[in-house]
Amino acid sequence: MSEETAGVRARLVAAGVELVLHEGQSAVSLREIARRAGVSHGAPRRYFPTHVDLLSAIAREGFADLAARVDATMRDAGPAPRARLAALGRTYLDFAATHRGMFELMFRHDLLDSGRLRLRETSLPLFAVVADLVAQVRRPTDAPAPVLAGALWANLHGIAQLWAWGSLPLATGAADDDALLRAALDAHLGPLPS
Amino acid sequence: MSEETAGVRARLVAAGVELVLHEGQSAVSLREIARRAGVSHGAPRRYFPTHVDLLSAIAREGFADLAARVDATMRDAGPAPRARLAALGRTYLDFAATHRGMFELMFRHDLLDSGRLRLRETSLPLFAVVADLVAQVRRPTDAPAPVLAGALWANLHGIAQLWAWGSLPLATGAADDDALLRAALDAHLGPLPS
DNA sequence: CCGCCTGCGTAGACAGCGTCTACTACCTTC
DNA sequence: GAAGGTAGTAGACGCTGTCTACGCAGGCGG
Repeated sequence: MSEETAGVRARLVAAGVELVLHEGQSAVSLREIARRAGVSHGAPRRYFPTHVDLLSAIAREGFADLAARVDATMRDAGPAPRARLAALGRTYLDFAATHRGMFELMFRHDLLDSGRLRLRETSLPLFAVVADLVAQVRRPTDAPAPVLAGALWANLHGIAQLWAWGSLPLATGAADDDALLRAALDAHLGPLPS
Repeated sequence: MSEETAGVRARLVAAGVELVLHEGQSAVSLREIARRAGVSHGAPRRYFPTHVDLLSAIAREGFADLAARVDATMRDAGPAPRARLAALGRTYLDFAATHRGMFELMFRHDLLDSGRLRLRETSLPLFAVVADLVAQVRRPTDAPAPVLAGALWANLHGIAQLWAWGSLPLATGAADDDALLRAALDAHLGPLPS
C-alpha cells in the first residue's frame, strides 16, 4: 500500500508518527500533520473528532511498535527468565532513547486521562510479559509477584525517564545506562547467577 | 509582602504556581498568568523573555517546595539511614501525588532541554540527599554508591510517574503505593532490619 | 524649575493553533 | 437523470506566544 493509495486516515497517522519521531512532540500539531499528509486542516476531523484523538492513534502506533520489539526480543532471547528480563529491559530503554518523542507522547498524561488510550490495550500487555517472567524468578522472601513486577517496571521506566534528560548520567557519573539497568535487575531479582 | 505590594515579577510567578497547582499544566498559559496577576499580556515579557522562561521560574518554585519538604522530613525522621530513606521516599511520592501538575511541569523535557532549568540547582541537591543516605546503608555486594542511588531514585520517580495515571494500581492490584515503595526500598537496600 | 532619559506597563498587530460551520465535488442508488 | 450521502475544502472564530510602538511615571543634570 503506497503513500498515495493509502486512505487519508492511515496517511494522517503515518505522517504523525513520522513527525513525532523526527521533529519531536511539540511538532505534532493537527495542521502540520494535515499538511504532511497532503490534506486540508479540516480533513482530520472526519476521522478524529479532536486533536487528542489523533495523537492517541499515533501513540497507539508507538505502543504497537514497542510491543513488536518486545516480541522480537522474547523470540530471540534464551530460555532463562532472568536473561529474558535483562533483554526486555534493554529493549525498553533502547526504545525510550531512540524514540524519545514517541516515548513522551505515549505516556502523556492528558492522553491517558482523556480515556482515548486505554491501558488495557497499551501498556498492560507489556506489563503482563514482565509479570510473567518475574513470577518465574521470584524468591520466597520477595514481595508478591504483581508488586515485584510493578516495582521493577517502574524502575525501568524511571531510568528511561531520568536518563533521557541527562540527570542520571550527571549524578551517577556512569557512561551509559547499562550500569543502572544491571543495578535495577540485581536489586529486584537478586544478583545474576553466573 | 502582600499581593498588592509585591513586585510584578513575584506576582507572575505566584499566579503561575497557583494555576499549575489548581488547574493543571495545560492552564499555565502566558496570558492567563498575566490575567491572574492583574497585568496585561505583554507585561511578563519585561521579566521573562519567553513563556518557557516564566514556566521555568514556576518550576523552580516547585523544586524549592519539594526541597523544603525533604528538609523537613530529614529533620523529623529518626537517625537510622534506612528509615530516613523510607521517609524521603514517602515525601517524594506524596509530593508527586498531591502536586501532580507541578510535578509534571518540573520534569517537562522542553524546560530541561532549554537550559533554563539547570539540574545542578534543582534535582541534583535532592539526589545528593539520597546518595548520602544510600552510601550509609550500602552493602559490599551492591552496585557502586552513585549507581545504587541513581537506580533507587529512578525507582521512586517511576513509581510516582506510573502510579499517577493508574497504570500500576491496575496492574499490581495494590490499594496504595506504599507496597511499591516498600518493595523498591527492600529491593535496593535489602529488607528492613526489624 | 525644566527638560530629558530611562524603565515599566499597556495595547495592538501578527502568525499559528484547534475547533466549528458552510459548501462543493463525487459516488451510489433508485 | 435526479436524489442522497460521503469526503474533503475553505473560511471564520477565539485563543495562544511573540513582537513593536506607544504612554506614563520617576530621577537626574542643567
